[in-house]
Amino acid sequence: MQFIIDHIDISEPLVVQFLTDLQNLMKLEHFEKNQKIHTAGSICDKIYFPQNGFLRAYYYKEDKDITAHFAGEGSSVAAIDSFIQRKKSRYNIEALEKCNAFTLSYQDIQELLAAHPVYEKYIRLFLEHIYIELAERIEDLVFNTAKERYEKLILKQPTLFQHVNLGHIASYIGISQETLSRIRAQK
Amino acid sequence: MQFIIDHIDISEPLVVQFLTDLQNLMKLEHFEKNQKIHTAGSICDKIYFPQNGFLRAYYYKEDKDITAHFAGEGSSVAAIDSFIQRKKSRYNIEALEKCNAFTLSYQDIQELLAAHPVYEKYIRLFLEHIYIELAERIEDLVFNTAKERYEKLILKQPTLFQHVNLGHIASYIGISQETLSRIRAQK
DNA sequence: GTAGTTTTTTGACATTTGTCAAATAGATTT
DNA sequence: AAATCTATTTGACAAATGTCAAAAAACTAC
Repeated sequence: MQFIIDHIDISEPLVVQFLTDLQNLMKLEHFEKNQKIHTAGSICDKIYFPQNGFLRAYYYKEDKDITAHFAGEGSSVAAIDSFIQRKKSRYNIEALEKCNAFTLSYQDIQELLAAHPVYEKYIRLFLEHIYIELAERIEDLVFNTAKERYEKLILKQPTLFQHVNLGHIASYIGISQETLSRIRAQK
Repeated sequence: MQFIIDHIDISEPLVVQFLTDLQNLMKLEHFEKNQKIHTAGSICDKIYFPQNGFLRAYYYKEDKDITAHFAGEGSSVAAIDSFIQRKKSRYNIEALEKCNAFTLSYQDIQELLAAHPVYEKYIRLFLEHIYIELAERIEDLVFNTAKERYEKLILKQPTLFQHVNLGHIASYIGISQETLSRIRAQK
């Protein structure tokens, strides 16, 4: 839950209550390496918070597997557009390795918010947080060359490289695996 | 306010009240063509909702002017990361033509939320809405070729092309003006 | 430890896009 | 209408990236 706490003033007593309530709604699930957690075409009903290991959201573009998002400890993943809009998802989610993740269901969040509307604020703050992450991602894609994107990713998520194939990283930063390989060779 | 209403169930009486309160906080401002509305380096204190005409958010990358976002009627613009995080903005905002826009200040929104925490939900819904727009933008950038991005933009915002220079559109879809010109010539 | 599988790298070449400079077209001002 | 300014297009070439095929390296399972 670190990522939520990070952006909220935990001196508010209400926050403590909110976090406790959230914890109680979370279930710990176990996933095997390469296990599919969510499949494109269905509605995404859960957010996943990895406790260890990495999860990956991806989709297919003309048979090519493109990574949209990685989530390790302290981060989260869901087919968020599907989760929010309750419509079919284009994303798949899979475990990149044997791991555990806390899950939080759409239903449970809605009921919690309905029961405690004062918690809306924390969901808003969470959304603000992930919105800004996305905005940074766009800047990165528009602004930077492939090489710069690669170097920024190393700085920002160094642990990623011990867990994730280079092919997935390449598609995440929007280039082919071969190009990534050549960028790496340059150093 | 169309964009807010679109995504909220207006049968809730509370929503009507919320919208009324928002309206009352909004101020109508007038801008001249090419007028700078917000300057990089300062904190963005307002969201702008054009009534007519187009506004543009942009930044500089190595002296090149890059458009991050267009806003016409029914849409909105702000240096949203700055607005949310209260830190200096890298974005500039300008009017692309003589126009009027409603503005909503950070201060006023905060006070409204503090006075009526039940409204948090609507801000959350608004954030969900703009989050999804951003996610679509990323997919577009990663997924599609320059030509496809151009064609999608025509479909999605046809009016844009009557108001905006091709140079701005080119930087928005992440290509040079010359490349855009060649794409257009192909048809 | 060997065989088999997957991942990563490399080579050769094609394609896309960018850059710079100049030409053209379109607007605006006088 | 001419002069001026701005926006757009075009040409020539350079740079970046993609594609396909094959080799090399790393990892797995027996």
